[in-house]
Amino acid sequence: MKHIVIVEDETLMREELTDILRKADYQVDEICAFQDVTSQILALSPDLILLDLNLPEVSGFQLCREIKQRSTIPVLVLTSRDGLKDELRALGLGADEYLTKPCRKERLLARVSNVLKRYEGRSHLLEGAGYLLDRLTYTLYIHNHSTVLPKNQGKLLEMFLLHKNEVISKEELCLALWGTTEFIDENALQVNLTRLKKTMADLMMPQQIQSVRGMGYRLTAPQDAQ
Amino acid sequence: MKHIVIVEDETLMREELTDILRKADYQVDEICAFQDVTSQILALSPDLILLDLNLPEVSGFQLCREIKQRSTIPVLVLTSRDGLKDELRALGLGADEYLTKPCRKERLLARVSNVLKRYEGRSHLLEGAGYLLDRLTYTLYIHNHSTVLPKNQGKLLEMFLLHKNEVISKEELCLALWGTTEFIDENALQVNLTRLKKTMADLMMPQQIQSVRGMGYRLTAPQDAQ
DNA sequence: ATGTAACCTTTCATCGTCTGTAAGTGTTTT
DNA sequence: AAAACACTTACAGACGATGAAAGGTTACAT
Repeated sequence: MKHIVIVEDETLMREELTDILRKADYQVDEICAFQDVTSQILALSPDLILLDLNLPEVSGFQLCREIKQRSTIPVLVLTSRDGLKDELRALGLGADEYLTKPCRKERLLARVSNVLKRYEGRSHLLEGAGYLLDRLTYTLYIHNHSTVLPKNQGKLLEMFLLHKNEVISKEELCLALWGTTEFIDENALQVNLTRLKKTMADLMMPQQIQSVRGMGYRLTAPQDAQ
Repeated sequence: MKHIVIVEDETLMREELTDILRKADYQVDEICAFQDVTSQILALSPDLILLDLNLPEVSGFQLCREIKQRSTIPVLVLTSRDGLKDELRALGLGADEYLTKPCRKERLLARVSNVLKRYEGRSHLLEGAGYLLDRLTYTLYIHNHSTVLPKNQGKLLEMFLLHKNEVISKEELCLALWGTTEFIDENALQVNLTRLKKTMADLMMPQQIQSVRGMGYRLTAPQDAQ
């Protein structure tokens, strides 16, 4: 059963949407507190987000951008603003669909299921700066190309993408690679890191893995334009 | 430069669309003869298809279904029919986007680039019955899972997907596997076919590879519902 | 400047997976 | 029943990924 989160401040509208979607057999959660919405959403990790643009406290556009930067969850923007400018802006920020209220039930459901179908099978994809990583096979998609990373390099990159901008200790990385904290082989880790860096350089990916002396390693995400 | 094919019978409208898209730096081709449109399109293998629903001789819906069955090229339906029913039907048939005429230039361009972005990096994907195959890495996507096929099994499945429902001779398969017609090793081919079948069975893919005695092999595509 | 600890790189042997060979078993057709 | 074709399984060689080892480089304190 697919899981949808609704971000909408008008209670009436929100309840109607929830009702429609529940009847269509979706699991629905509502966001009612509008601080730190993105974190709330990520914690729920739904299959789709229904986003209103007119929110108190936060800009819907800003929210859309944040969500897209921190996840690959599809966003369907549903708003009463029917200006072309808003539509273009939302799409430019990475929104997957733009519908104007009022909106027929059938159209909404069709678009929702359309967006969900698009993302089918992409749930194992992690997003990096201009590339995607399949967590199951460690297939890396970049530009118009794809390669399969060796298991260890894949696991390392996976760890980095799951903790963008955080420092990850060697212990954690070893745990991810070999499933144990005992007998940690710092050298083997080092070799695998070197290999990952070389692979990324060969693929012309922006070199982003930094060592933080005495602490561990960090993947720094460059702010993308747009 | 992205390549777009326009399927539209009204000359004036067609030329206007072509003009808009060319100015936006797309390579554009027009379909003017409405027999065997799908084959014409496949021969051009564009990055996107702009499809009008009101065509002489052929039903736009039928066309949309055909294209989607025989390729993974995205389809943007652009039509003067503004009924909800048509929209739902088109989306149900796999259309990626539905816009009604008249349509502002900016909206059209935004949606076109939106659809193209969605498909970015998917150009190497071949579609099978309920699964996708990445031609570069031989990563197989099925249900909510993915695996990397060994090279030979990947090449074989690739050949079958490129020639659905056709009988492929052993010579052709050997050529695809080893790049030569000399010293054809029918046994090695046989072993690799067995392995592919076993892999597909393990993944619960519908078993579809049939041998045609004395001729070769064939992948039979089951008609999907919908 | 110098020493030390932390970090990085390269080379090489080992291991596991993919592959073709070979031998043997089924199945269809005449 | 025999021949031709199709399929399966076991095994050994080849190849790529991995970790051990040794040596080089960088950062920091004194």
